[in-house]
Amino acid sequence: MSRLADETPSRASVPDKPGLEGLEAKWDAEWEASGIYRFDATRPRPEVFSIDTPPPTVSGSLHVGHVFSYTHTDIIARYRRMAGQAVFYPMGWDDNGLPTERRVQNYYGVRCDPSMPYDPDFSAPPDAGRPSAVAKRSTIAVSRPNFIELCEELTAADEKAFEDLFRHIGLSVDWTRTYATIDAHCRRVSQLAFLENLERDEAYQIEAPSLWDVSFQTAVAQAELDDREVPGAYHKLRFAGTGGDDDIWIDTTRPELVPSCVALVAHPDDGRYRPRFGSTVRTPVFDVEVPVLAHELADPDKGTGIAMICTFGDTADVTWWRELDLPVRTVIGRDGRLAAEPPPAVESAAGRAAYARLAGKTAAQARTEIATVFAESGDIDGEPRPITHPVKFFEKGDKPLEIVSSRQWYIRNGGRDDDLRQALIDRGTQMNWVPAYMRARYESWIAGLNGDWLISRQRFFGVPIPLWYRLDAGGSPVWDDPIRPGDADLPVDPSADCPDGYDESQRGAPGGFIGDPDVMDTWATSSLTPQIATGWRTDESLYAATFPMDMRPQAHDIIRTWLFSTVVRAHFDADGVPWHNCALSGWILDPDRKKMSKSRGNVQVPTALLERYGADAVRYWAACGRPGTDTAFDEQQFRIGRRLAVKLLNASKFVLRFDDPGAGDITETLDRSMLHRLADLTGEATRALDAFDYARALERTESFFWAFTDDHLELVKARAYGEHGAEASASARRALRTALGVLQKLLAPFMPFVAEEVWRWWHDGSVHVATWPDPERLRAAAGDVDGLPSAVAAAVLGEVRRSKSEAKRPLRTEVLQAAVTDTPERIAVLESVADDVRAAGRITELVTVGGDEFSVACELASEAAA
RNA sequence: GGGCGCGUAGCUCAGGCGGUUUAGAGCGCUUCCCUUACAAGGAAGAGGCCGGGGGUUCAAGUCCCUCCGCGCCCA
Repeated sequence: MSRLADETPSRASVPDKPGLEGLEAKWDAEWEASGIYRFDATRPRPEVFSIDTPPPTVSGSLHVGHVFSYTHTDIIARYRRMAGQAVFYPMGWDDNGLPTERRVQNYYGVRCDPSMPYDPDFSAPPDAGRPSAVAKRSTIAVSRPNFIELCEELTAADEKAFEDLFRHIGLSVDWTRTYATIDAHCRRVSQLAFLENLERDEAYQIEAPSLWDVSFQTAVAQAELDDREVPGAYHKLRFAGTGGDDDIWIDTTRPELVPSCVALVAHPDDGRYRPRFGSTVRTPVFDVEVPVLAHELADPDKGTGIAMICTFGDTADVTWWRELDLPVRTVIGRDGRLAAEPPPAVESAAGRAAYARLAGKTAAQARTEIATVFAESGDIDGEPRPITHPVKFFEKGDKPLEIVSSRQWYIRNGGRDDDLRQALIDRGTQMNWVPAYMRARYESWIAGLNGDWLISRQRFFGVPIPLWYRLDAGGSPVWDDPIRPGDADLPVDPSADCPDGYDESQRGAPGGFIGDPDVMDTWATSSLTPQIATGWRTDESLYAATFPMDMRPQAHDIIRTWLFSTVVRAHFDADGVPWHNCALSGWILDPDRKKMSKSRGNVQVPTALLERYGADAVRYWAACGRPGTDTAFDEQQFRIGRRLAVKLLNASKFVLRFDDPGAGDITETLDRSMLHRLADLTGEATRALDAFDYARALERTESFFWAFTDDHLELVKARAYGEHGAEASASARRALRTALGVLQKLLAPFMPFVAEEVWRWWHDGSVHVATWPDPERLRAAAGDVDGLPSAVAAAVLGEVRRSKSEAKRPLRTEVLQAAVTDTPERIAVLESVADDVRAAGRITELVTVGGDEFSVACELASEAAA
């Protein structure tokens, strides 16, 4: 397996009937045994190429989308390895967070009750995994630690399935370096990084309005928002003028929030309302006096041009509330229902009576009820007018988000600090983006941020916030002086572990402590994949050798989440970028150009495709998808890939069946010309791969390879068999072996299994650690011959074939005379390869005519003679 | 509404710093061929006002403007 082994072929043992079947299992086992993909940690930083592999969500199902983007990365990894770098290519599993929680709840029929103590004797229910049985009984409440054990049990099985798939498609991952985002190492890194953010004041806790999903009962971040068009209705409501002023009518889609109204707002330039700024009105029915204010965010074209500000109906309310310094009058609770009591500002008996009709109802129920209330009081003008409008949802949720005030943890991300915002935008310019235009998405996301990154989640299966709070004598938490664990104690679970100096009996007791009940957002851990993978704070030499990482491959839809949040963490921790290159991949679309996803029911399962076409063919299809470009699923491409793999088997068999002529000169013009063109190809493929443009490298290599087999092999076949003497034959065979070796290497990153198979017919070591071909060496072998002779010979041969094809005669038909018309320069070139052209075309007499336009006139032997 | 990307052969896409004559490839289609690597193959052919319009230029698929259509991201 020495790096020079590939230069000295030791044998050529070619099977009679080469095939693709079984290559995946055979070579995967061999690669595993020989360890060729293990990272060599002794190599210095400049010789290392480190990859921040996306940890797939293992609770999702496998589909071809996984094969697609991971293949792109593997092609780059294999190229870099052959180019001499030590490739650091770990794999991670993202098993942390909501998707796993939901899967575990359904699979085992359990629910997490964080107030329960850990039960060391707990074991999984016997009916786990049988949905019909689980559905018949009630769910079993389990403690958070027990729940997490179930999560780990189930994800271990899921991870096995993913590893099997990734091995099957030949990812050259170093499987000894695998992590899972919920494992102890990741929890430790995640908690340590958070504590360091806290020490540097990059993380903070505050009671503030935050986006809240009422189904999942958790806060969510701006990056997890989806706007959806949903039906609603404008209710035109009367706000009574005070001091003799006219009434003001407003349009609102959320009349149930009138009890939480704190002001009306119109655009400062709006002449209709300018005279009213500074005055007050009284809310309908609830009869609370609120000011009329001006703010530029108010849209004069929406409804009546003046809006009510409630605490809180949407994010605009939050902005107005903050910037106009307004009070809070909360009515919607964390369960999405209206609170039992109205806000204190609602004082009148009529107002309180009306509120009682809403208390405890969901927002939607209250909306219907209050329309009745206002109709009875005469404060609504006509019927509600149906509209459709964009409403914010949690991307995984199915009920509109509410905004509730709660105590949450945030990490600064520039959302409220222009210097930090600019610094993070600048980080984007310090990285190479593939394709380049993707950086615009990064920049526009940062530019549009309107708050810091909310990282606390009121969920269970996640990395806990590693803090405790003292309880004062009255049993109230002291929020602003949390107790943090020592670094050596990490990871901790504050719901189960005790802070230093306390014992478990003091949990929840006055003068004692409580653990922070929250976990961190999944992204708060996955934003640290570079640190997790490279040994940050655990293996400083590995960290020095691999960070900043060379490449972050990921899909373009998570630039705002994964990519951005990773930049934020590296900016704070390392004062730099996390990687040098961001390679964005597209999506898989179904044949109707819809995104492939489980919910659409249009996913293609990769196992059947791998079975039918083989891993190399599936990789071929993936490699045809250009960086950043969505690619339609096209089964036809698999067939083409398979055909290419078969062709490589057959061409290799053909070339290697000739005796090895041994070292020596390549003397014939056609051979040298072919090598010159091969040198050009190698240079172009190398440049493309250096620029992460695997698709171009494949396209050019594939195109050359087909021309090589269709034209060059035909042109030199007779000579290689010895029809023109021993020396000419040796030249042909040497050039063929040289070219074959180069082509096998160039195809190896794309089709690792078949390339390895054909390489091993004549080499001891693996093609995947062979030296990437050098264009200059090929050019040197070509000497002073350029690509023209090869091109001219192929062109004449093509014309001869056309003559036979148009005459509907077999290609083996003799050509009595072929008369080639061409420019004198090309005629001279043709003379230098005339023997090969005559042999390949079965031309008895080749005559040449000087002229301007290239043409070939063929006189075929009569049919009787054939 | 703003930003980004994309409209080239029936289909999937190259070409995109202006100048290879007549715009490419693969698939599909048609015709032919079992040729001592390959019939899981090979050879050839037909098929395009390069989304519409305007402009810059000696020259535009390529640059500029505009409109139309599609997709994504963000409001």
